[in-house]
Amino acid sequence: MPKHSRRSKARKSPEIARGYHHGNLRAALVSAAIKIVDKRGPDGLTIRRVAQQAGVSHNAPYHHFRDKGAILEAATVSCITAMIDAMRHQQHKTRGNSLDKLIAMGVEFVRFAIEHPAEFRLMHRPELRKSRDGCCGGTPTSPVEAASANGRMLLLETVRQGQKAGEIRAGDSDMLVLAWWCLVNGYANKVLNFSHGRPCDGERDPLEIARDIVQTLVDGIEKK
Amino acid sequence: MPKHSRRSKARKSPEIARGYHHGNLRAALVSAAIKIVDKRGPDGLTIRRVAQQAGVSHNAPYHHFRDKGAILEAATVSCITAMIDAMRHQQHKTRGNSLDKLIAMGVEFVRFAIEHPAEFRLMHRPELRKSRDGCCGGTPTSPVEAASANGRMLLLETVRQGQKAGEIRAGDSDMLVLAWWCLVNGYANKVLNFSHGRPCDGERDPLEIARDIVQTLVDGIEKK
DNA sequence: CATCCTTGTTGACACTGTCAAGATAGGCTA
DNA sequence: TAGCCTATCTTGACAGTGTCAACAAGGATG
Repeated sequence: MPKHSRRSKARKSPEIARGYHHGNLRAALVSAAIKIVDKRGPDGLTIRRVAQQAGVSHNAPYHHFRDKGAILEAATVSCITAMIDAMRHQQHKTRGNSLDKLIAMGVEFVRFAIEHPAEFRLMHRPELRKSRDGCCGGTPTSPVEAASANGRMLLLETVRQGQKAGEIRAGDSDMLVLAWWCLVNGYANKVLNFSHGRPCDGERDPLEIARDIVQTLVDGIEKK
Repeated sequence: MPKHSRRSKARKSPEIARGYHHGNLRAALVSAAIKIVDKRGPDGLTIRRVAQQAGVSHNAPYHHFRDKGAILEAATVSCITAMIDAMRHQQHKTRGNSLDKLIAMGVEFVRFAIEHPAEFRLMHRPELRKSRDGCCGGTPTSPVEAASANGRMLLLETVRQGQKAGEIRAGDSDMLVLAWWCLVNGYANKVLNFSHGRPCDGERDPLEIARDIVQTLVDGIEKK
């Protein structure tokens, strides 16, 4: 019995749409995974649910991903990339000097975390970064680290432009990027994990607080 | 058949050692949980393993904890308390002004995270903070939040002392504590999750980097 | 003593990740 | 065209999981 008479969309279209039975399952699985993570949290994601959401049997994913971790990894890379794109957009959009850009990017970081909490938490699953060798400085080996490195580059570029323009104090730009990242990421974590979405400070807008916090750092790195 | 002829240690000793069959299982389960988390990570913790490690049947824990999350919660509270104690010790030990104390406490925070990575990660499981109402400012409702609040108080106290002594710029002390926490916690996360225990910056000691990063913040809050 | 309630046990259930083996179908050589 | 190959997907099975229900043990209390 031909149980799976999948909709025959774009069967022989000249478009990329290759793939055998499904169209391309791999992408469908990744987006299903993100959808599930958004709705039920990272722990609510099961291979079987992903498969069901994509309309395939519970074992189909194993032909595209080594194991559950590999699905999570692919979903994470997708989320990180989306976040970096959003920050890059802010970087371009913001008028003003490099310090203004750093603040805007920090706010965007926090906004993304608040709007996509489950996806943001996905980025912090340490089990996704198992690659044996290679550190931040070296060549990243896991896809997740590779994606993260893009974000770091974006920031580094901004800081160095600021240093060249005399807006940011000279010195170790890596350190400044690290401090920015720690602060912003730390705040996003705080908002998400410790306050049920509300900031510590009563009724103030978390994004406003994020701006103030980054400003505090900027006060420390600004060239006087 | 009396299968469980537990060692009869302190059966009728006048010490606290109350409890019915086991001695006191609750504490044994918590410490077993921490041991397992340390060895196999948070995801390696299963109720059945905890029970086995404590030498009881797979369902015994349910008489002390509502569900798996409750065990994790208790273990987390224990870890948070230990970390705060370590920071408090640094606060007292450090000679120098409040800025020095803040730096020392930040380094201690990172040291704890590096030395107890699994326990540290435990503190960031959002599913442990389910309490319905109550924010940082209000009365914390979950045990984990209550424990965290102690750490916040410790920092707040340090910052306010510094402000009173004219070492730290006046203003919103809550905000400064928040910035400190975000930065330090963000860095600890970075070291643990993104670099396999090694800092971004080549071969430098993570604790040294932690010191520099907090110093960057301190530069921003110091009263000039 | 008998009784109760806390603590612990065994047994069962649905659900999980993953392995193994079979089915399907497009692309290949002949 | 026929027939095989291989990637893809399915069904079936297994051990391990969290949790519920029912039962047993044994201090506490009368």
